[in-house]
Amino acid sequence: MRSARYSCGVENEVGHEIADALGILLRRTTRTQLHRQLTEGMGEAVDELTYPVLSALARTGPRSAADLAPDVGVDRSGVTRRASRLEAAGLVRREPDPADGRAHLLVLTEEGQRAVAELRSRLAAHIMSSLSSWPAGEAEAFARRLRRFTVDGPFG
Amino acid sequence: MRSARYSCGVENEVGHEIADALGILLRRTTRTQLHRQLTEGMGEAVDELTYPVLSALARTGPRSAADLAPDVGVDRSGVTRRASRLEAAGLVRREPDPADGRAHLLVLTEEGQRAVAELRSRLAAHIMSSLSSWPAGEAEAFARRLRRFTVDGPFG
DNA sequence: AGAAGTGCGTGCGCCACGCACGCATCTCCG
DNA sequence: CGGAGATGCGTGCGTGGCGCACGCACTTCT
Repeated sequence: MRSARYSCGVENEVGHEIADALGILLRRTTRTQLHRQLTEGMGEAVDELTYPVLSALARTGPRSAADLAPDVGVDRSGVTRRASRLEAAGLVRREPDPADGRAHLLVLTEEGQRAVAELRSRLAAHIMSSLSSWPAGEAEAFARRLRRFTVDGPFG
Repeated sequence: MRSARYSCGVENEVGHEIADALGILLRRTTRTQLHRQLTEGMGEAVDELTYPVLSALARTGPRSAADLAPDVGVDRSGVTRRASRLEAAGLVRREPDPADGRAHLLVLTEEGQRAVAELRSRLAAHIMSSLSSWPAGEAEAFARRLRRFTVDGPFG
């Protein structure tokens, strides 16, 4: 419309499209009240800040705070603080690392595992319900591509 | 066991996969230093906070701060402050709304348009280079699905 | 053993946020 | 036509999370 937005070849256009879509998704998901809606009745400790900690712990098993800091995307201190809130709520437990007396490992409690499983299910259901209009098999293909993108993509 | 619609089966697994992938992407993109790298030499005003304002303005044309606040994902005051930084840097200009004397419209300056175009190109190139190993046509298909997801998905 | 290195949690200053207020302007109705 | 309520904007204030850097505990190397 205004200028020739895609002045060069097709590859660049694809990149632009992906970049724009990611930008939109990031903005929509970061600050929306969807988090509040999905975490309804799961205790005050579970929110958009603490969930990445729970999720990473569930995915990779017990790890130290510093170890999963780059995964969560904040400083070690940030992980410590978030984990402290989760610990106070009984969702996470601190254990001394048997292999290294200095290290503390963060482990999900029984209740923490339940919480993250429940939240994942809610989110999955929410996503699938909004994709109900897609033809059969499209969602699977998209999921596969998306997961692949998290590995191959610019953020892997 | 819990609620209903996709209690088990393949659909739920797909939803989980999408949910996890989104979570990973969000975390990786929000706080990484990729932003710094991509905004190299574009002035201090362009960062991960102000870019959504620039991007939204480029997508939809001149709008008021309050109007694009939900799009950016923060309060009106937040948009005002971010826009002020961009205005001080000469990337955004405030114009009185001809239709409403109370309203001020945010418009991209010449330099602002250049900045957002440049940044989009850099990001697109970065994405495509990391996807160079994908078979031909896969990236296009993924881009189409992803864009569709921004509309149909749970955040549309 | 003593010294250096590593891992953790915490105090401090900073920055962005949301809320609420004040001012300017528009709109509606008497 | 004029005044009252509604609407839109920007800004001060309190809150909260963040990164940095420090101190302490423990390990490892010489």
